[in-house]
Amino acid sequence: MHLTTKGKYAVTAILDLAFHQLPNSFISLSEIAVRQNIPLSYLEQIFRILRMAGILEATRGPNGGFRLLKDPQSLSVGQIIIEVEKKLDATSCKGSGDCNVGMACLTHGLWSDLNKSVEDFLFSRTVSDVLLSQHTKSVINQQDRINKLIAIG
Amino acid sequence: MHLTTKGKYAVTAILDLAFHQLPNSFISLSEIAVRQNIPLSYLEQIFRILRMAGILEATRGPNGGFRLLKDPQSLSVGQIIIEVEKKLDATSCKGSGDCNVGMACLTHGLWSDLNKSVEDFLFSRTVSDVLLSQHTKSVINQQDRINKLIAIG
DNA sequence: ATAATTCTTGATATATCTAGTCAGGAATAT
DNA sequence: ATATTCCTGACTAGATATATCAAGAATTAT
Repeated sequence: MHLTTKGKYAVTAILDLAFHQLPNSFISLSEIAVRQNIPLSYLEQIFRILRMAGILEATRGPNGGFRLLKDPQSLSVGQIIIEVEKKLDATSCKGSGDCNVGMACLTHGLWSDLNKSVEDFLFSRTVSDVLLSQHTKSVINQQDRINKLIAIG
Repeated sequence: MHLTTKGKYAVTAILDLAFHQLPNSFISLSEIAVRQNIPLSYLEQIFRILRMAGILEATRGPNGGFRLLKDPQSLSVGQIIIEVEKKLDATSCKGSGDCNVGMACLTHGLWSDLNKSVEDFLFSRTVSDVLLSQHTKSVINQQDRINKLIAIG
């Protein structure tokens, strides 16, 4: 199993994009990077991968940026993570089952089941699920309150 | 999330110990290391941790070795892994919840739920569960057949 | 046209961690 | 005594994560 900062950045940035994007508009990476406190250059690497995976599209120049190609209601967290993390597989034989004979790979079935459990989890949660979750709402509201206070001055 | 070779070695070695140990006997590390193809020195490090965690006890000298202190039916895979892997936690704030305000930690609830899901999985499976699983049985039988063939010559 | 903006690409750098090694010491049984 | 086995701490090579940097290409606003 492998779930690193890269995958978390990817999910966080996509959530940000889904939350802030308007129809026919693009959000610039620097905007997301500042808001989410993610290094810009690193985020460029990540979004490049997601663009090539067909999850995003981009346009260059002023008012350029990124836009989701997938519907937040059908895009799962798992789809995002699987693109940026090479291996989401806990088995040492990469799921092929050709482990050593003996007890060394008695655990194969165990890791295999664990993988399935994690994947079921991640693929069952869509971007809009996460955005609409109770915890998320409260954080957004909190942020909104802060923004309003700043706006009021 | 972090599940590495170290944790897999630990589980594999404990399974081996549980399978081979007899009442009032000790199994030497070198025996396990050879059987499971795990570097001996590395396994020493791992078993030291598990001994200090109260999962194992050891005696030195000839016929020395290790013995389980916990009942295989009550010792879960999760208990083993949590001892040898530092962090089994997918949240960046270590579960304390003091992440950045904003969407940066909107994913907190997500990783937190994922952790719970993985832990539920690992803590619900005991050493004897794994040993008695159908897949496990078939592998042991396969090994037994090979051993018999070798014995016959 | 020109300049500013934004993505694109490839190379490089740094820090951390994994996975393992090594050398020597301490306890125990024969 | 000697062989066996665990015990301990230090160390290391390689991989991986996490960026950073520099130069370029496309687009828009002026």
